[in-house]
Amino acid sequence: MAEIVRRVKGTRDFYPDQMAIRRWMFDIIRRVSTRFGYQEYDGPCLEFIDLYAAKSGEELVKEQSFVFTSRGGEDLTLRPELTPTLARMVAQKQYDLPLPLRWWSIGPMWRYEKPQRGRTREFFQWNIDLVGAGSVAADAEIVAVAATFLKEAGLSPDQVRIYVNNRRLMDAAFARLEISKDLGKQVFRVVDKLDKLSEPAWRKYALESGLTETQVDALLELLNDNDLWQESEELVEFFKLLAAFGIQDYVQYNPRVIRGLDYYTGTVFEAFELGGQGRAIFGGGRYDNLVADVGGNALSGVGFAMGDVVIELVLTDAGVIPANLGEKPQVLVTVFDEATLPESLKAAVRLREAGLRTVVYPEADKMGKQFKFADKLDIPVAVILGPDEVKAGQAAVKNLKTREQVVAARADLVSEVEKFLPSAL
RNA sequence: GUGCCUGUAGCUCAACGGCAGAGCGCUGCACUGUGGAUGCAGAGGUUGAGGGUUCGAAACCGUCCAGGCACCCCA
Repeated sequence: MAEIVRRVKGTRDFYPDQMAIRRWMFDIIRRVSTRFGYQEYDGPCLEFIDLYAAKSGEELVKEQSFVFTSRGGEDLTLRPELTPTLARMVAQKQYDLPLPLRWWSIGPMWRYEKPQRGRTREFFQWNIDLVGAGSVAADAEIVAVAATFLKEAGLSPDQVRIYVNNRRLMDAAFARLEISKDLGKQVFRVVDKLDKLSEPAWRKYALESGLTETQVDALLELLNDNDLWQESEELVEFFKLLAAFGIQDYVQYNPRVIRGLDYYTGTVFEAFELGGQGRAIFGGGRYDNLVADVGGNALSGVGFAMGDVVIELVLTDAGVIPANLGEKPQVLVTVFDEATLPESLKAAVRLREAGLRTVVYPEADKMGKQFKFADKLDIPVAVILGPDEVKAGQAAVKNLKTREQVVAARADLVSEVEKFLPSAL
């Protein structure tokens, strides 16, 4: 086996079992997105590096992107995120598109990181955005989409929670603590660290970041104030509207959620596992200058992105991924010998015309071997067409789970097979 | 990018510096019109790669590759 060329680091093979899980997750994403009236879009996987230079964090482009020079000498990158592509697509047709836009997408992204559990170099990301609507209702709708996804995937409010905060509220609160504007971004980082460090370590980090002792004390008090949202008209309105969507159990105010990215301007939110690893599942928020950054007019939007890797781990740990996913064959038509092969093929045609997923054993072989094959593929029903059945114009239908077997007239073949099929399939 | 841990059969793992093994899985037979059980037999390895130490290395040492964990950063 040593000579098999290995997989590229950080990429994944999707064998049928894994592919079935991916398909299942993507179907939920599609269902939820389209149910809220969002339309699917996509852009190229290859982009000029310049597209990201405008907006994405320095780190994302310089350290975490797959960059290369094309044969024509162009500096290209495999897209590390979709938002800049979205911004360009909107800017290009800004006056043709009926606002607000409700767009969603799922596709591969690449980041040159060190792979470990929950993090690969090639991953899929669900992006969903409401562009051109600046209202609190728009914020609530996007969060409702996110919560509906969690619900549809089978996760309960006991297992996951979407934490919401507001950048403007926090800016105002920081101003009251007389934290200078220059320190703004750094303070966001300090807040972000709170749950990741021990309190002494966090305090040390906060002081090193330029805060005074009294500011650190006040900040800590602020970040434990779960009623802070009541000072924000926007958040009060937000939670009022959210209740109308009927998913408010999934959503909670949390002053510690702030998001690392610079471009968020209002509502920010992030979903976490409550038990287990406490993993971050997705994050998003409102941005105001998205389209302007790539040369269009200012347009406000709200959206979020979710990677497929972590959510799959969360769903697996929660035990909510159904067994027997995937469209496995339902019927095996056995092949008795060369002479009866055409009859087996004809029977298969009838079964397929009835919409049944039908496999014909590829050659005449011992019945035992053919049943064994069906067993391994978890095919529930076998059809036998030996010389006796062919002569009588019949077919034997065997339930491989119960070993029950009936002889059916050829015209009744499909209905007899369907009787043995589990309704769930 | 940094630190730590781990790489042995398809899978999960054994083997004191001294003959590379087990379970599961796989193939065949018992079983020429009926499977999962059982029994018997068989195939399958350059011990991740290439060096070094040693009479002797899967084991010890350093290098590379790959995976895991923690940082970093984030999805």
